Amino acid sequence: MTIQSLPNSELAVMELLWRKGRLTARQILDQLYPDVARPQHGTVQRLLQRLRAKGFVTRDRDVGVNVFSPALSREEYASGQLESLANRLTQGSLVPMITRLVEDNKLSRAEIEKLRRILEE
Amino acid sequence: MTIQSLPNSELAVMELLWRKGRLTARQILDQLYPDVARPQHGTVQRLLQRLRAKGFVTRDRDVGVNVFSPALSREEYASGQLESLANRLTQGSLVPMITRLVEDNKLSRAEIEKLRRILEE
DNA sequence: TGATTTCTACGACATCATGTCTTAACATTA
DNA sequence: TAATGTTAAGACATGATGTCGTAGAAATCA
Repeated sequence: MTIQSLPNSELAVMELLWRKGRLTARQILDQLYPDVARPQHGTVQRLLQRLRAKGFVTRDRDVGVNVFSPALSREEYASGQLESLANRLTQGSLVPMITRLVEDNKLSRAEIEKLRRILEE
Repeated sequence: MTIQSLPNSELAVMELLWRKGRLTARQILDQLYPDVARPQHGTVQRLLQRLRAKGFVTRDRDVGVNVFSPALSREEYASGQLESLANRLTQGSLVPMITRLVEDNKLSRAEIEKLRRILEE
């Protein structure tokens, strides 16, 4: 059961929720379409509904208004995507991808340092 | 200019090309749909055409028959995907994703060893 | 060389995902 | 209760995906 990949519009909502933690549909609407003439509630509701159906978002009826929260963290999502990438392309291993990035100098010295420290344990 | 993401059917063709190096449309057809009653040349041709349009595949008219080769390696594609993942989700850094994988024990001891060696340089 | 098979290119189309809008039923507030 | 805000769900345009079918060119063979 791999974590499924989200389309851009839904990811944009998750992005907000990850940043703020808990938001109402209205708050999401305001941040997502700040300068749209006639903002469409429907769109945001739909996105939230789809995210809820996919299990990425939970809601509480705190004050009567729904408050939405992410059901998984950015790191969970991101690492899940990385896993699925590795499974699809390199037999589950990160080695070929990271090797390549290092060879191509795509990783900064600082980044390499941090990674090394993580792998020390 | 990030490397774009391929749909499954096209990735299946790349998979074959990565494994074998150079193949004719017929060879791809045979491997991709070995047990289909009426094999559809058209489908494979279409996939190859789309892959060529996207710059993932080149061809030579060696013997008169087209021979197709991957225009980038599996590692190039995979690491490109990893980069774009990091850019979309974690500000271009691998640290959050890898940290998470380590914390969740998703990486084997051997895998960690190899990664560490890569990062030594 | 004419017939037959294979290859190539591309049009067509069904299906599904995505992104958005609309409307209608509810709830809340003034 | 009128007015406003919220929720849910239907609808649909657009584009991506996966597959067929066909027509012409090229190669093979009889």
